[in-house]
Amino acid sequence: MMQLHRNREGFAVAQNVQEPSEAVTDAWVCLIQAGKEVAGGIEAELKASGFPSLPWYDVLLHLKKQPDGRSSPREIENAALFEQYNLSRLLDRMEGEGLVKRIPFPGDKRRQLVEITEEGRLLQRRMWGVYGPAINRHIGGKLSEKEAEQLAALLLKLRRPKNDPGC
Amino acid sequence: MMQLHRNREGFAVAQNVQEPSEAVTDAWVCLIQAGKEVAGGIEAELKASGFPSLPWYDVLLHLKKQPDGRSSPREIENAALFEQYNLSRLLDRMEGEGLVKRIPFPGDKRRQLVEITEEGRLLQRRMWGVYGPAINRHIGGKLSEKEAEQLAALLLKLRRPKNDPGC
DNA sequence: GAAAACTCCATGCAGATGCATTAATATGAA
DNA sequence: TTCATATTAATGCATCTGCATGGAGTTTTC
Repeated sequence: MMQLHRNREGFAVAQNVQEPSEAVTDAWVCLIQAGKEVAGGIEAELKASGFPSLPWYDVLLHLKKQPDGRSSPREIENAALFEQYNLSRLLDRMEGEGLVKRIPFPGDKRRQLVEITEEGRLLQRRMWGVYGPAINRHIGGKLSEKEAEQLAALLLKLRRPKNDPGC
Repeated sequence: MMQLHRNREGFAVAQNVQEPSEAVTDAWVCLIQAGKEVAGGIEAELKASGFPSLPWYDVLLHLKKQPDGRSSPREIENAALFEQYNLSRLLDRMEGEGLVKRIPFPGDKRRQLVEITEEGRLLQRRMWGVYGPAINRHIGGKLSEKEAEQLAALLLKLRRPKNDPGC
């Protein structure tokens, strides 16, 4: 899938090897920096309220959204973009805090299921009380509704194609 | 700067405490996930080519852009959004590789200047040979020029107000 | 049905990060 | 001047991450 563009001199150039335009570079720099600033701000608010960090929330939310409150580690990795070894240890810590429980996977002893506990559900709700308003302040406060939609749509185009579409 | 919105029932609600709209939540989730995916992809290409990670490049580029190839640590922190202790140790490593040199700050023995070496300039150029095309592939290949501009403009609105404007 | 190949999860180790604190210097107030 | 305060950078320690590997279990192949 090699896209051809015309450079200033009008030569067709394989985009794979071409340097990025200024607009593309700006988009890249802003993507990274806006991400750092917004995420940093939101994480700081969570921490200031005594809550754990965003990855913990991501796991809790993913599990809570399952009808039975259960999910395989692999699903969580895909949903929240974790590395396998990273999630394994995160689940150790969360299990240690009583927020999730690892249970055997029926019919395959390699696999497992992760189940959210009542305590986990409670923490997710309490965190949302800080997290939701923080998101709103850091994004909703700076973009109109229409702009937020545009932004989400543009960012979606950047994302790796996946089996399960939707952000 | 507390913006008032009307919720479904029509009550005015302080946005600071209100939950985010779906568009805002989508923008937030996509911001984080697109950032992870794109940055992950680009970092992977750098690593596969045997180059150090992005923070190293950020330091080198910032220094290279200075007329004298020098900058104070504080300026680098602000430009690349590093934590102080983090940059301190990054500079240790980069100095150990001969890419930068710490030199005394004239007139203030607490401060210092960081200077890029010839080796550092060379590495920056070599990295750009991989980095530039990678950016182009991961962003330019997925957005039109106009979309890239829009995206950069929207992301800029999310950024923390700074003395020095511009991305 | 045995062996090879693969999948899933855990872990040892090195490297990086976050947090709190320290050391050194500079500035400002009494 | 002198002492309290502030600024700059470094560091000890705990935590977290990345990478490579390992062990248990499953599927495929012949």
